[in-house]
Amino acid sequence: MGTKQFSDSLDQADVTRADSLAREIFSDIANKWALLIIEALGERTLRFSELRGEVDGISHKMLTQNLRMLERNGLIERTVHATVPPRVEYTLTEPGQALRVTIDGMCDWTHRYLGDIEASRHRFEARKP
Amino acid sequence: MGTKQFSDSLDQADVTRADSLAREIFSDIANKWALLIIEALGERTLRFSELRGEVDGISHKMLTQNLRMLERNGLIERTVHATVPPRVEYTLTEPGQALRVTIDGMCDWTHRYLGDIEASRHRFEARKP
DNA sequence: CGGCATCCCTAGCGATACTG
DNA sequence: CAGTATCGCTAGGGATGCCG
Repeated sequence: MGTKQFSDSLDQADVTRADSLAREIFSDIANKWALLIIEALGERTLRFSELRGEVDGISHKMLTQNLRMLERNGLIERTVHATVPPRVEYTLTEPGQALRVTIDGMCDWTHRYLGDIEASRHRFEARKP
Repeated sequence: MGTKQFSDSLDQADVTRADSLAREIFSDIANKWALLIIEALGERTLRFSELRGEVDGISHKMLTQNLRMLERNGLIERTVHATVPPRVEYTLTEPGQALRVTIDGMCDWTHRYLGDIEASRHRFEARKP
């Protein structure tokens, strides 16, 4: 990760530890499903089954797995209502919201450059058949 | 992808086609290696071997694979110097630069919330041993 | 309904080696 | 030096089934 904003007031060991932690977190978060889940949650509170409907293409397993990971990293909050049948709701925490904003940026980017990308792909295929 | 900014002046078929394309692009881009490569490139022009050094942990194969993908989508430009030994340079295009900005956002986010995340992880582990 | 565990299979990835 | 190809292995991820 390029940004070296730690060098002040931290000794070298802490710097490298922080950086490896940063890489680890980045690897956790920077995957398709995690980002789509965060984006799907947005400002809303959704239950497990609703999320499954929103994300589309995600399997039961991948959803739980990523939800656990996001919860562990404190990006989402998980509240269980002890009713029957059980009702589990997920919502973005403040850190989660903050990240969502940047993901929104990625989505906007995708739509903004959709045409250019499609064109580029055609040029690419046409170049070497 | 939540953003529905297409419904005007496009018929339904085009809308769904655009959306599936958007999802496809998103799935291409939203992976660890691609994002790290873009971030590593930044404003600079780097050659293959330099990139390998910058990204850290990436294998020869993954690097080429992702570079091809990014080139195909028009995020990077690849220029071959016909010297011996060959020299291949990669640089971000304008779309690539635009995406990089949002990725910078993700990196900043990671550093910004590093402490909170670490704390959250400890709480998480402590909760159910 | 939501979560965990199990089985199973594919594709992602690393390692190695060969060409221009 | 950069890229392609081949070979293995492991881990990702789907499907199913059983509990709270």
